[in-house]
Amino acid sequence: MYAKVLIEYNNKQVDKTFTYKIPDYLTNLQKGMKVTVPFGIGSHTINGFVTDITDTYEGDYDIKEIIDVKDPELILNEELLAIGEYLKELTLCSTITAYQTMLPSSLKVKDQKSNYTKYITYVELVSEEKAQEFLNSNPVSKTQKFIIEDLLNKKRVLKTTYSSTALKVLITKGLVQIIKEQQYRLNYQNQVSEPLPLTEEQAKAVEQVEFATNNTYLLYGVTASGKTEVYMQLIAKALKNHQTAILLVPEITLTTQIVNRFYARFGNQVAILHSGLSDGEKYDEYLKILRGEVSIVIGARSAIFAPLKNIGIIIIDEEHSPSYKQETNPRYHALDIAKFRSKYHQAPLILGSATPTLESMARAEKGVYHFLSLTNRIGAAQMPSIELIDMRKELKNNRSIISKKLLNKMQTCLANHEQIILLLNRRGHSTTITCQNCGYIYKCPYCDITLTYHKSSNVLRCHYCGYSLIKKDTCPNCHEEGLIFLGTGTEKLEEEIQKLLPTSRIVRMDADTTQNKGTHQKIIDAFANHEYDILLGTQMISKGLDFPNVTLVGVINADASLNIPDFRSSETTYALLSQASGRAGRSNKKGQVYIQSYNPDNYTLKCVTNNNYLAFYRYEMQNRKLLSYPPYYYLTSLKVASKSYDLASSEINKVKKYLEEHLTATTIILGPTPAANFRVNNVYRFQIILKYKKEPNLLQTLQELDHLFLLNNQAFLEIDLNPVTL
DNA sequence: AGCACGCCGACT
DNA sequence: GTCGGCGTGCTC
Repeated sequence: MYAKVLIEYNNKQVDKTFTYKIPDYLTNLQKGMKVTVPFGIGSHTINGFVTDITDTYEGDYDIKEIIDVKDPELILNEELLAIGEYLKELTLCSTITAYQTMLPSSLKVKDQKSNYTKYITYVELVSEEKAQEFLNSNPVSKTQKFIIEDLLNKKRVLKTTYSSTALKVLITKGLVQIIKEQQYRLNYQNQVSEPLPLTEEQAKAVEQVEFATNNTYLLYGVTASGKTEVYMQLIAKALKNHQTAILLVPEITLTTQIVNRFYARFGNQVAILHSGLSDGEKYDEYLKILRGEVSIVIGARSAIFAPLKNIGIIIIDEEHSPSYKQETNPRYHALDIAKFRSKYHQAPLILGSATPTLESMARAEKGVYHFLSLTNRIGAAQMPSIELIDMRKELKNNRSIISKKLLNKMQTCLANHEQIILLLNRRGHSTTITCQNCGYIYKCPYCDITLTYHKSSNVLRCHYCGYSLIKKDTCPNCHEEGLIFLGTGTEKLEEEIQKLLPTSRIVRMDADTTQNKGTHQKIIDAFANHEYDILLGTQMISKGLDFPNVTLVGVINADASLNIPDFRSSETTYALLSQASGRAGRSNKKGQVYIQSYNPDNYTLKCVTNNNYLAFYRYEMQNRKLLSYPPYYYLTSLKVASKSYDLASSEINKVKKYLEEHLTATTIILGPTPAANFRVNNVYRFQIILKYKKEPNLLQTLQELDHLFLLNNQAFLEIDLNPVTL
C-alpha cells in the first residue's frame, strides 16, 4: 500500500504530493492523517498529511517509507480535505497552506514544542484490603496514615492535596496509584435559560427557514430586534434533529455577552473558537468538536472550518463585517466556505445583519437569497432619534471638537445618571505633528503616512508598520520650539472631555488600551457596572454591545470613514454609524444619537439619520452601477510588491501586458496605480484592478501569472479575488 | 525549508 | 592552484 503525502513546507515548488510506502506496522493508516516522513538528503524527517491511499504505485522514484502517525485523533475527513482543495482554488494558495489555515495553531503540521493536552492527576488506593492491612500494621507514619484514611473515605483525591514525599513512599509500597485524566480548560455549567417567547416577526423568521436544504437566507433585522434569539431557536431545531450548528460572529463581538447567552441556553454543548483563547484552550475546544462532544460551535472567521459532522444549520451574524475576509494569505471569505459547507451538508445558511452588504441585499432582491426581516425592536425599546450636527456652523463660535449641542446633551445625560458612548474612529492623541516655524511634518521613514502622537507614552508612532520615535521639544528640522498638534484621536478626546466635564468618569477603548488579553472584556464589564459614565473609543465600541443604561451616542467625526478612498466607504460608514447608533436606547429609555459632520448634506449620513437602510441601498446601488463596482461587477486586485521602486513598477507593467493578452476584451483592466498602502515598511506596491461580469480565463491566467513570479525573490505578486477593500 | 551542486573571486 | 560566495534545483 502506498500513501500520497502533502508535506509541511509552504513553497510552491513542493506544492504537490509525494508518494511513500506504508509499512506493515501502520496498517490502520487513514486518509487525512498526519504523518512523519523522511524527506530530502540524509536522515531528515518532516510532517505531512496523507491525502490519498493507493494499492499500487507506478513511477521510477526510489520510494521511502512513512515513519509514523502523529496525533492519530486528528484526521481531516473527506469534507475537510475537499474544503482544502476548494480554498486552494478560491485563493490561489498552496494546498498545504489551505490545510494549515483550517487548523488551530496547536494542530498544524509541524513539530510541536509543547504538548497541549492538559491533565489533572488524582490519587486512588490500589485496593482497600491492602490499605486496611497497612493501617493495622505497625508502625505507621502519621501523614501516611492520614492519606490512606482520607482515600478510604473519598476514593479519589487531587494529587496536589497531599505531601508529595509521603505519596512517593505509598506509591513504592504499592498502596496508592496515580490516575491521569485529560481536562478541558474551558468548562461550563448546565443550561439554565429557557427559550424566550418570540414576537410575531421572530416566529415568522424561524418558521420560514427550511431545514435540509442549501437555501441561503438574509435575515435583515434592525439593531436590538432580537436576532440572537432567532439564532438560538433555529439552532435548537437543528439539535432536535440530532444535527450540529455553526454560528460565526465578528471577532470583536465575541465578548462574553453573546457567548454567555449560549452557554446559559445550551450548556456544555457549546464550543468556542476565537483569537482571545490561548493555544491550549483552542486545542481543547477543537478536540471537543473533533470528538463529537459538542454540537454548537461559536467562533470568528476561522471557526467556519470547525470539524463538525452532520451540520444542520450555519449562521453568520453581522454578515457585512469585513472581519470575515482574511486580509493575509490565503485571502478567503468565510461566506464562500459557509456556502460550500451548506451545500455539502444540505444545511441552510443564515446571514444576519442590520446593514447587509449590497451584494447580499441585491441577491435577496433577485431571489437568490430568501429574505427574512425583523423591523421592530424587542419589547418597549424604540429606535433612537438621530440628529446631524453641522460642524461648519459650529466652527464659527466654538473651536472645540465637541459641539455645544452634544455637550449639553451629555450634561443632561450625566445628571440623569445615564451613560454615554462616544465614537471617534482614530486612536492616539494627534494625527499630525507639524512645525509652525518651518512647516516640517513628521512622517514615517518607511511608510507613506504621517506619524500619530501618543501622549501617554510621549511617542510618535506609525500605525502601519509600528515605527516609533520619542517626541522631542524642538523641531528636528529647524530646531525651534514650534511643534503643534493637529487632528484629534481618542486620547485627545478623552483629555478634552475630562476638561469640559471634570466630574465625569471616562473610559477609553481602542487598540492602545486593549493590548493585553482580557482588557477589552474588563472595560466592557466595568462600563456595564456603571463604574464609568462615558465610554469612548474607536469602532470596536460600535459592535454588538448591549448596555441598557446607554441613552446617548455621539459620533465625533462622521467624515473620517466617509472620506476613505475606497468604493465601499459609504457602505462601511452607513454600517458603522448605524451600528453605533444602535447602542443607544436598547431598553425602555429612549435613545438619542448625535452625529457631528462637516458634510451634513451627504446622502449616506442623511439615510443614517432617517434610519433608512433601503433608501441608502437604492442610492448606493446606482453609484455602483455607474462606476461598474460590485455587485454589478466582480473585482480582482493584483499588486506587485518590491523593495525596489523601479522593479515594482516594471513588473506591474509586465503583469498588465500579460493580462491584456490573456483576458477577454470585456474585462476592464484598471491601472497600474500606486496601491493605497503605496509604501509600507519600505516596500513599494503597485496595483491593477480587474472588473468583470464573466471572465472565463480568469483563474487560469492568474495561476499562470502566479507561476511566473514563483522564482522571483525580488518582486512579489499579491492576488486578491473579490477584495473587500482596495 | 534544507541541502548539494556548480561556477566565478581573493587567498595561503 | 583552492576556499568559499550564494544562485539554481531537487526532494517521493
